[in-house]
Amino acid sequence: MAGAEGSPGLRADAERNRERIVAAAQEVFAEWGLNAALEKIARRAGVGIATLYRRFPTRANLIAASFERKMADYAAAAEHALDDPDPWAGFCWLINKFCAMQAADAGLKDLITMRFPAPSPAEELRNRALQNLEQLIGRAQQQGTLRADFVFTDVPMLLFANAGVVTATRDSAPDTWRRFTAYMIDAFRAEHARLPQEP
Amino acid sequence: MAGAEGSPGLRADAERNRERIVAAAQEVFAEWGLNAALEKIARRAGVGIATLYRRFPTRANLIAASFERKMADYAAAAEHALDDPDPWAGFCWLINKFCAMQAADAGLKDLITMRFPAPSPAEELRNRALQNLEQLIGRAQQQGTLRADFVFTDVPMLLFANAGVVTATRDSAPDTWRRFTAYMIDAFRAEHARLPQEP
DNA sequence: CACTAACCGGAGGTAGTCCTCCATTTGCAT
DNA sequence: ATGCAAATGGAGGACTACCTCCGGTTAGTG
Repeated sequence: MAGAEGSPGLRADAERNRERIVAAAQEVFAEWGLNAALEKIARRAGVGIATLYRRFPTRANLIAASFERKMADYAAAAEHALDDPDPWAGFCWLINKFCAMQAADAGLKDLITMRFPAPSPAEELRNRALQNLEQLIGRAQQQGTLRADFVFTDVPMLLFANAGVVTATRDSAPDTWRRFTAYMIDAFRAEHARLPQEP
Repeated sequence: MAGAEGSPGLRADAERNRERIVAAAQEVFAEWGLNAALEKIARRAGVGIATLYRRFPTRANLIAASFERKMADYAAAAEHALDDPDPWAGFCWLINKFCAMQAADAGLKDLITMRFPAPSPAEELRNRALQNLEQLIGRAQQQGTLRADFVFTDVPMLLFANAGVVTATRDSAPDTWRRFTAYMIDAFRAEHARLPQEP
């Protein structure tokens, strides 16, 4: 695994600064969300704002670079869940894991709604995670524990919803997301399927 | 019902402008959310920005004034739900109604997270709606249809979540909130209670 | 050591928003 | 009709954030 190697052919000082920017971005995005001021990131990294812009011309570039690690965590979680011999248990664990990660990182919470303009390693990792998730869903449905009318896009839906809970309760009751995901998992059980709920 | 009478002792032109500001605010807040630029509202109302500030010194004042109507709708919905002879049916209807209102108005969606600094008619209406909701919950639980571990604060939690869904899907799939609320109602049925879901 | 291409950082222009000051206009009571 | 308190609106100061230009600095090679 040729891990983090930044960009090639960068001068030593440039490469050093690049890393400091990414590290600062991880912290700032986690605390303030993806709309954080870029100047704040530059300041925390101890570089000028121009340096940041030179290395990452757009905000999306910087986001993609600084969430590579977290995306890898996503992918790893999906793989781990797939390894569970009980698909339903794996599914529940994964849902919880995803929501927990969102709750812990304001940037990740925003990230779910984002489209990457250019292909990036982060993008690729996300797709891998999603493929594994899709498999897991299929297995759990075949097992008969996950309701048959559950569809893949219910997962982003859940994450959107969880992001709303996390944002709104962060200050007053930061554990609310746990109760919320428990409800959702209850709703996803096969025996409860009654979805067509038109009033 | 002495309906909308604005403020007392306002000169005729002032009262007219006040109404135009509130009308403009309703439109702009619904479209842009509660963080909309106040200058945009003043412009749409055809008044100077100073006029807006004189009448509504704080953003919250303006918000309270312009959502009075919508709050009344909230309260009316809660009363209507309470009239249903079947508490569970009333509960489901109300949940759906609340979420639908959120989906239709970006301002209302933000409003749920807000605290009013000063007592206002909007505040009073909200409290009335909440009291009715509380009664409804009690009845549905007594009936045995709403799970016993449902608590009052699950309603704001649901609304936070729904707000997240609405925000994220507004452009791509604006009906997603329907599917989401249907799931939540499934989760709220008494026979599904399994909440303690710690991993 | 010296030279150059790469790199740096901050000053500063643009833009959006908030909020206030004040010279001018207008409703309305007399 | 007239006078004045009430009301008006826009100019402008204070922020904040975005992004670029450019004079000065530094890494690394010969």
